[in-house]
Amino acid sequence: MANSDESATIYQVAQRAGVSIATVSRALRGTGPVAAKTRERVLRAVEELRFTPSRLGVSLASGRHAANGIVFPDLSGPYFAEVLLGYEEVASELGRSVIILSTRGRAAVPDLVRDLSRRVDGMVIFGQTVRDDVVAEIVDSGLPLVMIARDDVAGADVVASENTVSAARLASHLLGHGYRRIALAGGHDNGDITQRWTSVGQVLSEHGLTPPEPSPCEFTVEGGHALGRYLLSGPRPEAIVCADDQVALGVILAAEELGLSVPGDVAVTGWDDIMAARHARPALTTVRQPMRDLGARAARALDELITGARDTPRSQVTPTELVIRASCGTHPLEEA
Amino acid sequence: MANSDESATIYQVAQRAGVSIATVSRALRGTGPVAAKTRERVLRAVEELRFTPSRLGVSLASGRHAANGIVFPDLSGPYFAEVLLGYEEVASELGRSVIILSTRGRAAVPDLVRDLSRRVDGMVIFGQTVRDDVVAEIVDSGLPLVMIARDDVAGADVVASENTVSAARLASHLLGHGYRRIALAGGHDNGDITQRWTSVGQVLSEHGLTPPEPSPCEFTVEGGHALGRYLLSGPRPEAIVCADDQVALGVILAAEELGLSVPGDVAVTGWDDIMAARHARPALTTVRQPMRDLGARAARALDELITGARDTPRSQVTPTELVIRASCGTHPLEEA
DNA sequence: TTGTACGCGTTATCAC
DNA sequence: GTGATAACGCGTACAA
Repeated sequence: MANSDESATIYQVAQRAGVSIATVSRALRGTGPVAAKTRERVLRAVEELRFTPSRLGVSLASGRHAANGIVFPDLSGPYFAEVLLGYEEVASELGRSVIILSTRGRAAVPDLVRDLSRRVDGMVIFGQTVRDDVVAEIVDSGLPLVMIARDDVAGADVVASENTVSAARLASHLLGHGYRRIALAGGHDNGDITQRWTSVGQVLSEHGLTPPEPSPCEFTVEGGHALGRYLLSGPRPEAIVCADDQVALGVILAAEELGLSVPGDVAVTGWDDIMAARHARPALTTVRQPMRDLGARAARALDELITGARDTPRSQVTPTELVIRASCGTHPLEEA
Repeated sequence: MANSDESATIYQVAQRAGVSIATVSRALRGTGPVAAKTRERVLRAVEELRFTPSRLGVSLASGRHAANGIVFPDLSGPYFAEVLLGYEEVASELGRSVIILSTRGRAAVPDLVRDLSRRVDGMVIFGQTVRDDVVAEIVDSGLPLVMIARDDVAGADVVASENTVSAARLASHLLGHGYRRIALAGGHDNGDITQRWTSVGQVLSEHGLTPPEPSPCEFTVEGGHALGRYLLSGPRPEAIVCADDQVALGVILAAEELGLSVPGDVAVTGWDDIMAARHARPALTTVRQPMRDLGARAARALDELITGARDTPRSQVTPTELVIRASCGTHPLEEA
C-alpha cells in the first residue's frame, strides 16, 4: 500500500517527531537518556514511517559489517551442507549474516575471496579450497579467520575433526577381520583425507604390509561408483577403505552391479556417517564426524576472534567415533 | 608482513600519489579523463598501499549492496542445496554476493528476513518458508523479490517447476500398471507438493477412484522410513507416491525391512531425481526437476528486476520430466 | 535532556 | 586534466 519505495531515513523520523537525529538514535538504541514523552513521539514516527536503520549507515558508523563469510567447494553431498547449516545457525544467533562463496574450482577464486573479505568481519574457509598464499594474505590483512578441516595455519584458528586415531582404529579393525589386500578409494587432498591415508598406511606398515596407493576419484556417489567398477574388475581387494561415505555408497553400488556381495566378497568402509550410511544396505561401517558441530564451533571461534574475546589463534580437534556396521564384515572382532 | 590492520583509504592513496581523491577514483574506475602519468602514479600508490575500495563506502555512494539474499528452510537433502548452488553460481557471475538465511522453522524468521532485506539489492525466497504477510511487506517495500516453487505472488517474480502435468502423467502411469490402491507419502505444504497431490487426486477421480488423503511426514529419508513402516504395516497399498525422492528412498528401506519387494509387493515413486534416485535399488521412478537450473533462473530473474531490465513481475514454470525406472513396476505400459 | 556537527569511505557533480 | 565538495545514512562526542 504505502509503497514509499525509498525507505525512510533517520532524518525524516527526526523531522516527523520534531527532534534531532541524535535523539532518534538514542531513543532507538537506548544509548543515552531520553524523556519518556520524547521517546514515545519518536517511536510513533518510526512506526508511521516504517523506519529501519540502513545497514550501510550503521556499518559505516560502527565499523562492523555484522556479517561473516564462509568459503566451501560445493554443496554436493551432506558434508558441506551440514557444516554450513551448523555454521549459519550459530552465526545467526550471534546476530551475524552469512555470506557464502562456493569455489567449485573456479579460477577467479582469489579475487572472489578478496572481495568477500571486504564485506565481512571475519571468515571461515574450508581447507584446500583457497590457495595458501591467498589465505596468508587474508591473515596478513588482520581479518579474523577460521580454517576448517586443515592442518595448522599461522595466524588463523583451525577447527578440525580427529582423523589419525580413528583411521588407525579403522585399519586395525579391518586387519582384525583378516583382510590383507586393502585398497584406498579417493586421492590425496592434502587435508583430512591425506591424514586418514597416512594413518591407515602406517598401521598396515606396522603389520608388515605395503601401504597401498590411494586411487583418486571424485568425492561423490558417482565417483565412487566409477572407481568401484574399476577396482573390482582387476585383482580384487579384500577391503576398500573409502575417503567418505558417498564414495563408499558408490563402491557398494558397483559391487552389486558386478554381482559381488558386500561384505562377503569385499568389505567397504566410509567416513562421515551421513544419514544414508545407516540406511544403506549393507549398513555402512564408517567414522562419525560431528558435521554440524564443526560448523557451530567454527562460528563460535570466529566470534571470539571478532569480538576480541580471544586474540591468539587456537586449534581445536573434535573427536570422531568409529561406527561398526555390516559393510566391513560379518564377524566384528574388536581388538585393543 | 606489512600488517597494516586497518586497510588504506582513498585519501591515503591520494596523498601518496600527490593527487585528489577524485582523481584516484577516476583512475581506478575509468570514469573520466586521467593523464597517463597521473594514472601511473595513482596505480603505484594503490599497489604500495594494497588499497581496495571499502565495500561500505562504495555501497553507500552507489546505493547498491552488490549482494542478494536467499531464504530456504534447511539444507538436508540435495534439493535446496542444488538450487542454492545454481543460484550462487549465477549470482556470483553477475558480481553479486549471496547472503543465506536458513529458517529451520525458527520463530524469529520475520525479523531475520527484514534484517536481510536491509542488506541486499534483492532476494529470493523459497515458497512456504516465510509468512505471507512478511512476503507482502517485502514486496511493498519495493525490494526486488523472486519466489521459488510457489504459486503466484502479486508484485514478485516466481520461478517454479511444473507439477500438475507431470503428476498427472505419473498417476496415469501407475494406473496403467493396474494399481488402484494408491497412497500419498508426505503432507500438504501449500506449494509444490500440494499441486502434485491435487493433480494426482484429480486423475484418480477421473478413473472413479477416491483420491487418497496424503500422510504427513518429514521430507527426509528418515521421515519416509518411519511413514513407510506405518503405511506398509496396515492394509497394504499397491503403490506409494512420495512427495520427493528422499521420502521414497526411506519407504523403500522400510519395505525391505518388512520383507516386502519393491516393486513386486508395492510400487514406490519419488520426485526430484536426485542423484541417489538413479543409484537406488530398485532404481527410482521419479520426476526430474532441474534443480540447479531453478536456482540459476531465480538469480537471473532477480538480476533483471534489480537492474531494471524488466519492471513487471513474471512467472516462469520450467518443465519437468517423468523418469520411469524400476521402482514403479516391471511392465511399464505408457499410455496416451 | 536535547541538538549540533563531525566522521565513516566512497562516487559524482561541478568549477577551474 | 584535475580538485573541491556535496551527497549517501548513521553513531556519537561535545556543547548547550
